[in-house]
Amino acid sequence: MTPLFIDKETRSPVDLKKAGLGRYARHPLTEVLMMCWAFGDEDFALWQQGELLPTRIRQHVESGGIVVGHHATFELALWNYVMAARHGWPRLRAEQVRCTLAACYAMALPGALENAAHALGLKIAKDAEGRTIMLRMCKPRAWDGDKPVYHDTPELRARLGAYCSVDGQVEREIYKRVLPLSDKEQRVWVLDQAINNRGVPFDMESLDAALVVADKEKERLDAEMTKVTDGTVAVCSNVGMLKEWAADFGVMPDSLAKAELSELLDYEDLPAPVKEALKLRQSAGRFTSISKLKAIKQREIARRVPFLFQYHAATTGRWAGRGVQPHNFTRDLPEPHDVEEILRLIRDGNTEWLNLAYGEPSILISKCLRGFIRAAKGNTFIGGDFANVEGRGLAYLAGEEWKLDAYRAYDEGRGPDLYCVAYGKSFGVDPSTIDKKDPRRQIGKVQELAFGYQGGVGAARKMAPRDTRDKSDAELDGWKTGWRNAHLKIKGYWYDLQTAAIDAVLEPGKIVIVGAAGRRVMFRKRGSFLWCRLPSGRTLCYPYPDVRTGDFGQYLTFKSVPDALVWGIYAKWLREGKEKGEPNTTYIVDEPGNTREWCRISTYGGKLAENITQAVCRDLLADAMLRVEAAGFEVVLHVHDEIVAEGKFTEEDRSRFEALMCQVPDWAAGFPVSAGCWLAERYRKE
DNA sequence: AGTAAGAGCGCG
DNA sequence: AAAGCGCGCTCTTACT
Repeated sequence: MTPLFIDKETRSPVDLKKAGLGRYARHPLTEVLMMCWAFGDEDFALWQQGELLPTRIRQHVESGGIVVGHHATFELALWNYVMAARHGWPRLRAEQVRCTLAACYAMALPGALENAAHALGLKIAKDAEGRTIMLRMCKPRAWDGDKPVYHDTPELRARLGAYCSVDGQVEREIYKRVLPLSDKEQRVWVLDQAINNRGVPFDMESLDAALVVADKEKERLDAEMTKVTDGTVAVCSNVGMLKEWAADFGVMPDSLAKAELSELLDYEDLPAPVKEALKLRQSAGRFTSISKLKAIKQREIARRVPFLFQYHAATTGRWAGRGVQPHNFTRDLPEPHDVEEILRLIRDGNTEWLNLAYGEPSILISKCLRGFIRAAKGNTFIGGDFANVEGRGLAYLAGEEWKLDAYRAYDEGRGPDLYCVAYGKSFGVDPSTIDKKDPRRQIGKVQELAFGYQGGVGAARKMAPRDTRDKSDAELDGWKTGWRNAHLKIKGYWYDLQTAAIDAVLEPGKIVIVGAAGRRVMFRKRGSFLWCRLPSGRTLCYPYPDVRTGDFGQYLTFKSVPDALVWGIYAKWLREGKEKGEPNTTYIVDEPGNTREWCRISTYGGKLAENITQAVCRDLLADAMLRVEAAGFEVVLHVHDEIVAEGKFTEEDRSRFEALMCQVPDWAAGFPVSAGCWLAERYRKE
């Protein structure tokens, strides 16, 4: 079937970035100025505002024809909320839409149209002028009463039309080059669209009241901070300045994050002003939580916030949170009963009593953040999360059978928890002699968290600064060695993956297999991409792979090795073992952090193991989402290993939900899945 | 006033 | 046999 390619240009007084796609698409003043369109390889035509929708397009859409867009979530929203709702266009269904952004993400390519095109090797002329004109035309330059006034002339529209059509052509070229989503992933994407359109429900009464309290508290705390620091630090959020100021008193903490801050405050001999300032900082809480309240408010429509999830934004396939970012709400929250009471006091504006009974209001707001997510009136939430799914996933993929048995034993109530098991196995101690309070269990926890993906002493310290502070490097290295000796299959898995990836890159087309049937992954280089096929059938992608030598873990530091030499270096490495300049697989990626530049990065066994484990666990979640949705549960929220659905539920539904979550897909037979499920009005931690 | 970059911080 | 990895947003500072 011939696909229809479309790209729209729109304008609105709504700030898309701040108010989000939901508010943008639903605002009565949002307009679609034009849409370029083309069937298959035909030339692009331009539909302009005010014209009738061409009959060919209408018939195509009504008969379920395929429509392609880059960031098709935007195209769908504008099509349905503006053109279908107000201008008589036929409804566009997500099932018939294909998103090239989703496909780019699934190949680990950048999302922005132009960057994706560049990464795919398309020679496109950058229309910088067109973009500038678009940006000028898309928001009001002034207001005439309640009417927005835009930069708008026939000449500007013509220029915008040219810009629009170029984007359409680029989108089509991208479509031709990317691997389409599999039928299964397309279904996941369609479900993602439904979830994004439903939105996350919020308790707006409590939220509005909390905003008032928060603003007042912020003012008070900033004023006190200014006083304590003699004007050096004007606001509690200025961590850099606070650190600088504290240094004059000889207090030089690495970080003022939540845990470190409270630890620092435990020291008795802190200079009085520093202690006071740090307490203020602590009381100021996490300011992002107050910003979050504002972000929610700006995006909210009828007590719900839509479009908070981006499909496959992580290279492993995970979703990423957008806008309000529901993926990083603090989990350090009070008991449900206390949350209820705290929110009631906030709604009553009774900050004095709140302060007396529970503590600093700003801290409480931050801690209760999850509680602001509340099912709509008459509804409840069913939530469930997979228990330690990545730990299980790694053991499953690597074939660490004793550990899988330990998980099964624990799930059936006939075995100790896995932190105790890890310590026991590492040091030859019977795990059943280690109870919850035993410090050895804490060591087991650090081991489990830090060493699974080839981490060492550095990882242990980074992961658990509190537990490792008074330990020597040698001791931590002992923890590592003990853990590795207890997990020979996992250790072997790292090296198998590393060798497999290098082999696959050096011999394009060759299929290199790691792992036994069932948990098998396959590497293969085709064209400019290294693919890794997962047990679910989904593939991970590493663009422009290469085998190079140099320092690992750093960006843009790799010495490029001419292709002809790569074989020689690799052969020598195999022959002589470890030496300076070992080869690693490298690939090109959006640099993490702020710049997001397209640059080369190295990988290694542990990292590949992590990528694959995370990806497999993501597939388990996606499958579970499809299952619960098919069973009639409406999913409204998900967080990597956790699903929340909204509706009218009974205890029976809860068991049904739990059973659905724990159902293991055929491709993961033998994976010991366990899930804890809850029923509540407000979002909480299991 | 607006943009870019880096630090900081939260989650799984 | 050596390296934790995967995200996004806010705030501040520096620069234009």
